[in-house]
Amino acid sequence: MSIKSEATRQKILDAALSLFREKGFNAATMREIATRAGIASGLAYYYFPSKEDMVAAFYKQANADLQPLLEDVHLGSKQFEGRIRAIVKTKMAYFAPHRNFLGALMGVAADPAHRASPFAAETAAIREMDFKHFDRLLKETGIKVTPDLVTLLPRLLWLYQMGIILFWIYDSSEGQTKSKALLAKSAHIVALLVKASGLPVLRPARKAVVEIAELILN
Amino acid sequence: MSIKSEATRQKILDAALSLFREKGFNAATMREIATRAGIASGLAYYYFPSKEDMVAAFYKQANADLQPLLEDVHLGSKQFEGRIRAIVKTKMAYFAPHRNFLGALMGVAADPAHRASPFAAETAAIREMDFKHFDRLLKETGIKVTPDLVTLLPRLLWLYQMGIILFWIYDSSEGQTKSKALLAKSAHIVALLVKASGLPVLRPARKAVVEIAELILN
DNA sequence: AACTTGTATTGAACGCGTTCAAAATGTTCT
DNA sequence: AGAACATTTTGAACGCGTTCAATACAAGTT
Repeated sequence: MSIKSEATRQKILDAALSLFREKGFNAATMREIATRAGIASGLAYYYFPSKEDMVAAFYKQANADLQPLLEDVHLGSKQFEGRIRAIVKTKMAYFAPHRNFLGALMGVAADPAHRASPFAAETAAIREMDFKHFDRLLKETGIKVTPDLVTLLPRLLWLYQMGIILFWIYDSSEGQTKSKALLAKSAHIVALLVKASGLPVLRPARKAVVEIAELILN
Repeated sequence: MSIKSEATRQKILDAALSLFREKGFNAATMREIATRAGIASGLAYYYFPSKEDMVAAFYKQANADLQPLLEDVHLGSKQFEGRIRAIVKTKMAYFAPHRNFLGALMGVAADPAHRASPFAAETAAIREMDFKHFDRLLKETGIKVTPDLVTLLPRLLWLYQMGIILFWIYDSSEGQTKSKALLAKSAHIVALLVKASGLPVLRPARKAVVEIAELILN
């Protein structure tokens, strides 16, 4: 991995991502990517196991870039509702220049069997890092989480966030105002539910949810 | 569309489905399907626009087969919880011989952009037929549905049912006992929620849910 | 400078889903 | 029966993602 080698890798990734954005994942061919990167058709496979893995590389990069930004969010807002909104907003802001790319991708990436999917085994490490932010969110905003929800709740919040971002990717309203409205309304409800989750009255409901979740996950 | 033509179409579909089951959707090649069906490689495209559309044909067939079975379910059970469980059980029983096929497929079909997906535009007609069963379920078991939930609730129940079936497809427990447990537990909760949905106390919660749903669907 | 070893790059080749002009077979009308 | 037309079937060909033996290049060793 010389410095020149790293540059070649980056050239290929740049060419690939720009073509994905312009034509979509499927329409962008490996030969065209190679041509734009100025390399032979086979070389991309020296750096990336497959076309899909180029997308995985993008996620990895994005995840690394997002860490310091999310750190700032944690430091900046002290209330649950505000902070979870800020987390999602930060991600949207970061991905905004790539929104077309993500849209072009989604037709392919919604499939968990695809390496390019945020739900795929290949992206497990990134997902785990993400869970931690929701764990921290709960802890640092003083939410009382019952023991049975300790592992489950961060994952549910992650899922909630994925849903909002998925909607945002497809949101064609002017300036994605619908997404912002959805985020606001839903974050409020999520905050209410999370805060209420520890209430003794809700013990039976909580137990039922946990039971079902464990059935699904184990 | 002579009778012989119809037979050829069926030969191709049978060959395709059996190979999908044996090797999965991707590993089963069009050439192999053609060989097994005893036809030239190109002929499959005279009957099916694409490989994916063979799966759509399977759905269509299954949907047609299921209608009378579901009719019996409606006539046979009068309570909400029992009937929704019976609906899901009937579908599982019907698909049981094809469980491997569906599993082999899922890696591909979870993607809404795929024609083979139950969420795809190509399968909208089938989906609409399915919604009607949940509509009828609500009406005939005397559930009081508030006007704002009339269109939404059947779709939510359909989504619930899809989730259970998805879990069942991947369920590797002996005799899929876990799926049955999940169905029982979750159907009970769903029944409670559906019955409670009309309660005046829950008006604010209901309003919030409807508001969000409308934001998403429109 | 020549030799060895490891890394980076090439481009032809493979099997895939899909297309299509051509051929074979069926059907209809005179 | 034969001509005209429509339906069904063929198989070579295309462009795709991917593989891989061959080659070029870089770095260290003698």
